[in-house]
Amino acid sequence: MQAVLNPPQEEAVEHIDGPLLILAGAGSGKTRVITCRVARLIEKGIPPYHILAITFTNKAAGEVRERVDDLIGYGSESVWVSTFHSLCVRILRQHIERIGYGTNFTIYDTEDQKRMVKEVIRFLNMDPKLYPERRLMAEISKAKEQFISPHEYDLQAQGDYRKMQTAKAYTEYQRRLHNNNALDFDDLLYKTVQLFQDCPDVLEQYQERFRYIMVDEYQDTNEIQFLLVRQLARKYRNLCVVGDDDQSIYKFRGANIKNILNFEQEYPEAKVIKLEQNYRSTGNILAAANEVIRHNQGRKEKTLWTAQEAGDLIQYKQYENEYQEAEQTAYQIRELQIRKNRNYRDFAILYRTNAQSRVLEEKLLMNNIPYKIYGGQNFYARLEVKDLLAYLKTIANGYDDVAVKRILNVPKRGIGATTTAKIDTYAMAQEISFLDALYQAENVPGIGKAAAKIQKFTDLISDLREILASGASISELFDEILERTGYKEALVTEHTEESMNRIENIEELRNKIVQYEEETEYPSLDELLEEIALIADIDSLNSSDDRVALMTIHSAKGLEFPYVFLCGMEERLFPSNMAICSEDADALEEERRLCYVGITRARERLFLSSARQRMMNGSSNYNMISRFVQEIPQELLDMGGYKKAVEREAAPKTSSHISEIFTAKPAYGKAFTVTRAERLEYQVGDRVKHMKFGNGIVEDIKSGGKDYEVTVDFENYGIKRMFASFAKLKKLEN
DNA sequence: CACAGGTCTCTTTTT
DNA sequence: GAGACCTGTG
Repeated sequence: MQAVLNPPQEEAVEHIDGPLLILAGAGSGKTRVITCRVARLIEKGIPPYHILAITFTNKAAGEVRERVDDLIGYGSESVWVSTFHSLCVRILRQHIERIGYGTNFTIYDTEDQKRMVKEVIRFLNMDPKLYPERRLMAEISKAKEQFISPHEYDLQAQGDYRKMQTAKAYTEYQRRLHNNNALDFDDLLYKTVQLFQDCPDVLEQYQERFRYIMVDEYQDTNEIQFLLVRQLARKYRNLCVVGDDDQSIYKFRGANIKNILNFEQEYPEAKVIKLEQNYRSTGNILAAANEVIRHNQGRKEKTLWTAQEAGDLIQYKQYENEYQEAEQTAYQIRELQIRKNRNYRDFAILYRTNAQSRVLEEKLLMNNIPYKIYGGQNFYARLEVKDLLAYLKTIANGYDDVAVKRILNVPKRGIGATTTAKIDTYAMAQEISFLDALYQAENVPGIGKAAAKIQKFTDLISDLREILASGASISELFDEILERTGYKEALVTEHTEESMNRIENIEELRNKIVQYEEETEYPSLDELLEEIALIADIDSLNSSDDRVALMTIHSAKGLEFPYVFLCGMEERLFPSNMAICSEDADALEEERRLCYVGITRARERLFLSSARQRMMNGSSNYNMISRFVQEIPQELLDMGGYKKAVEREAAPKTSSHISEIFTAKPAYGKAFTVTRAERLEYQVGDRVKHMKFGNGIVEDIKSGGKDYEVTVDFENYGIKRMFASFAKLKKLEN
């Protein structure tokens, strides 16, 4: 990390009034400039209260927050640092009544959204073959991103039958959200912009409050975010945006690269500053990144440079298949970790698609390398977690039909689809919520014996609400839910590997609730649910945890690691087949930008690899080496790879199980949560079971720092040393 | 009503 | 390879 600001950084920090565009290349000290600028503003006498910094992820917000606090100390807490989404939630909780919602609205995630869209399709008798929910969801989302209301959408759709149908679905979907007092992710932005448009007095209040606004990752803002920022900055025009057009990788999500490219048109008086000195990567890594991105048209001309030395060459290897790629990646990490005495957290394995993580995970697991997979299935999206959250949501907001329907028959209460449909019809006719209809079940025609079962459910909800109202904490309420529904007990009885995993997740959820209660002065169920709704997996990336990080390149944006492995450098995978086939030339350029982002995550060493043969969607593919590899000049690459890899494979002792590795069946597709073993359930001499290596006898247990190192003699694999927290050995009763 | 087993489709990235 | 959907059986 640099000691003093360089001249352009200094210039950016010094700029106080009026619009400012900072074009910050990868690793050019962007966060530093943002935080120093906040400090400078305050030094110049601007009250912290008037400063707003917007980021994309909670993680980035947390980082900025932390550094601002360090830099400023007293008063820093009134600087508002937040993501777009949480900023909007805070505003809406205050004022959403002005546009006809209740302030205790719930937030729907993608899955809730999907359930709702599905219902809409059925309700409107649309053909799900012609209108798959995925497409409808994408259409609706796209409309909202562009601030197009259902009505407007309908007007634009005239003459196009397809679009007219979509308009109907959009209208009905939005009507239902409103009835449920729920907002989806897109609504958070949409409704805020709408609020500001409809209520100029509210807007003015925030314009006065946020006189100095900064937006990070501006290249990834979409239309509605652009509109929101424009509204807020319109009065004082003290808007500072930071971004890098070369790192724009969210076009598929509506990001409009023009927001940054046309900033000077929107704000003609804007000052533009380029940060081109990279403080992160070695010369060779940076040279490779520059060469790759140079192949793109239509970018703002700039070239990153570094004062660092060239460093090692970039390694490129082609492997026979993805299993070998994964195995060798794991092997190299282990070697580097030992020989260079590095921590596991210094390594990241990045890939284009989440599907690639499974094989990598399997090989890391077999080599006893601790890892964590970020992204993919979010913790809060797991079935059991969502079920329990649905109970909490039902208790918090009885209008949330999606939550109520989710849990009505979970665990099984013998209430099936037929009964649900009858209740639904009744609710619709009476214009009441689904939960209220359940409370009136005896009035529902043809309900028969189901009425008694339903009453048991409504009694349960009433009881739980009572418990909360009488002053129980959220964690106490949570325990009551587990107890009274028998949810946990059912899993305990099931006693399969899967059910045990679910129990662990439930316990983790409980921990998060307790943690929330401990660190919040006035905990409330509404607030807890809101925080959870806005959490992304990547936010939990925690550098004190010594593990290799696995994630998509998208998730890695904004992060850096000493050692980076970019796997799957193959045509049709990266760049993706879709991008290659696309009519739109920019699709390929976006892939290239993504590659640029991937390369520039590396500080010291970069490893590229591809597989000759790879299973994709169930069938075998032979893909060519990615064009992005070819775009890196040969002199930057160390291609000696493949042969050496094979030689090394044979040499070390750890290779005893390599032949087994190639024939191993893929691991069951789920993320592993690794918890530190407090005390072990086994001791020396016990028979234990390992997920992969099967049965064995514990030879030795050593307490190494915060973990135990266990030596086990396996019946089929011989002696292995592993960390207890990771190996998850199960004691066997003989 | 619950569940098991079959067939079908569609494949990217996620705040 | 996974998820959605359908169908038949208990």
